[in-house]
Amino acid sequence: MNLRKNSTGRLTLNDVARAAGVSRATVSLVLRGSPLVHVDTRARVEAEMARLGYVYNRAAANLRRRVSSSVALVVNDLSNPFFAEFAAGVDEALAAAGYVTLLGSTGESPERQLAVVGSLIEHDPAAIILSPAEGSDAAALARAVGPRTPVLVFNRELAGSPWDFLGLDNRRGAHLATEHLLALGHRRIAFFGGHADSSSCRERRAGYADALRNVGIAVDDDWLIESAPTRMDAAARTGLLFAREPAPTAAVCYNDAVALGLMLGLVRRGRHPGRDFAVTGFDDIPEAILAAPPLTTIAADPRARGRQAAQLVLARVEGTAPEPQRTIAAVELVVRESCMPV
Amino acid sequence: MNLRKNSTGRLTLNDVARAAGVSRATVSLVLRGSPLVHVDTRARVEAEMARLGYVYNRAAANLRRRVSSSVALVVNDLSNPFFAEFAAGVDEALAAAGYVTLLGSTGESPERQLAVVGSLIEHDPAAIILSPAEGSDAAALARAVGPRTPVLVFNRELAGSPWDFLGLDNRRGAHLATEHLLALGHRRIAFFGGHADSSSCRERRAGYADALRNVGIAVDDDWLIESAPTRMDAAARTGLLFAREPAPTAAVCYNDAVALGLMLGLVRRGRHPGRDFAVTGFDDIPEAILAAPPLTTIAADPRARGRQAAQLVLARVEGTAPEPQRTIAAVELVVRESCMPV
DNA sequence: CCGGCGATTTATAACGATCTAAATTCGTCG
DNA sequence: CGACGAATTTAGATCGTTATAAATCGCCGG
Repeated sequence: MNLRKNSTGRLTLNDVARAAGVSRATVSLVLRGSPLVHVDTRARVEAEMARLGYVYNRAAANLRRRVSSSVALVVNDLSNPFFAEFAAGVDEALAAAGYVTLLGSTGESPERQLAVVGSLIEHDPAAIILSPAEGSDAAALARAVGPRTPVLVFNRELAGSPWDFLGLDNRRGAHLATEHLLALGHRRIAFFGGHADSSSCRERRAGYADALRNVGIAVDDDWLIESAPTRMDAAARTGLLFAREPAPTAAVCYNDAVALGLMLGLVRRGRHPGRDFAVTGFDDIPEAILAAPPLTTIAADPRARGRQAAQLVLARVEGTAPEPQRTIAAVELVVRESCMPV
Repeated sequence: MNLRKNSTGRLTLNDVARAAGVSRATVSLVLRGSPLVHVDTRARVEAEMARLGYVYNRAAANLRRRVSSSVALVVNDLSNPFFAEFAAGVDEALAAAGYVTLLGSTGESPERQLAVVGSLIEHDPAAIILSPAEGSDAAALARAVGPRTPVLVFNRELAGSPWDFLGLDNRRGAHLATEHLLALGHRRIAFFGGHADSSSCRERRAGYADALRNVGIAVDDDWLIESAPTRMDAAARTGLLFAREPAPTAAVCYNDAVALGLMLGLVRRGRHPGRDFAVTGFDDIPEAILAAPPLTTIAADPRARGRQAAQLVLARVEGTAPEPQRTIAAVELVVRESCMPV
């Protein structure tokens, strides 16, 4: 047995073994609660660990056992409360399952995203939960990830990726919002915000169009207005809604950020959201309830989505489902005060 | 040389070495860009790596080199935008320095916090950035962390801990807010919200008291009102401000969440924040600008604080400053529309 | 043609854990 | 009292990488 004193101060199995007068192997068995070790030995070893303040080195153990106890979470923007909540949910569920979360944020930059994934993958996560940046290159990502690490894509479809997907029922959500406005008597309803080339925007627009078609209203292309999915840009583009007479009386917004921006833009133009123009959002971020007036929106419960993502990815890690899975989470309409009847 | 085929599919240095017809050691040198290897050899090895899709196993390397390339971030509540921004800043700076972020969230529970720290520490982070849960037990934490991992405590003082600290200038912030109200002519000013036993609340109250004392106003204990630092609880306690005549005309709030809750509570009582009652916040969360009216508050720039925390902790990891450092970040008043003159 | 000296390359022992197979120890029974 | 099977313990190889020290190569001068 090698008894060389560990040169740095780091305590290892060896140190505990020596202190307790047993072999490394025995200490290892104690650590993992094996029934093989004699109860007295166990007690002695455990006492020694406590006395010395030993801490387990999971990296070394994982290396030997060829397993991983971490999952990487790559998120585009933590300062968006929707994703912050999602991240909290992911971490909560991973921690409960004994995994640790490796965090990476990309700031919506596909290049940074590639770098982040490349760095995280070197830490050998059991899986990756990826909420892709806009304009991600699926092939480049697949190359960076390699074939051995399962990935769950969240929220934005990644065209042509071989991975599991968890998304919201965007189509149905927008459908619900549009129906709500129709039921209030609105007939001139715009779809406001988002980038038309993102999958979630396309799906939401489709739900909106469905609902209109169901009641025999044609979609007016002038009322399909794009914007960056941010408050600022949405506020700036408010004017586009009123470029032509007759203007719409309501807008289904791409998401809450856009809706709040639109409300700001309306106020600046002297209009009163919820009184002379109806607005709906999507996501139900915490600000939605605080807005003036409180925003009617589509709730997606991002924290629950986070837990769900963690569960899906762990199922994939442990079991071996053969096919990539698509999971679509239900959403619901929460009515507040931003839509008046017409 | 051991040529046993790797049983799992995982590619290792060995596989690359074999494919390129060189030794493991050479491949390792190539990986680290050593000038020792011949340029032709390097090219051949690199080609082989690309062809096979080799990915570096940093855990194994770290084990051998006895270094760590991760930093743990333990945060009480990611769904609080202040901490979400902070986390984003931490991750941004750590990533730039080549470290990966291990995330742990505690949901404000000291027990979960202990468990989370215990789990993270097993992954051998180079350091821990800890935003402690309320009611943390410093001694228990110190035991869980052990003596070898540097810790930076953020935001809440941890009594009797031997660790570095990064905090906001709470005292000065509250002082600024109070002075602002005084300058607007207010004389009956309350301090609203927060738990009096938290260090940040005590400091903010002290700044508030200083400012009042400076103009010869005594602090009225009836106007020191506690609440949980949440919107809900703040809204519920609004009535306490008006228990006695004459009531205050303004309140310095513990933080933005409390201020927003208070504004909600005021509206419910038929008052108009910013018109017949002045309110200030603390933190400048994104909602602050959206509130009705937009909230005058103290900006702490949490993302910059996150970057700063990362930098401090890395400095500690790399250099060896002997003394624990206390760093207090400046804050500034941002005036919006929630305070009318009296 | 040998010795020597850079320039390259490599064998081998670590890092801190686990696993396998083999070696001990122990109680009991013939 | 020695044998035998069960209960415990352990030596040694191994995970994928790095560090050290030694080996090899090519080329030059003598």
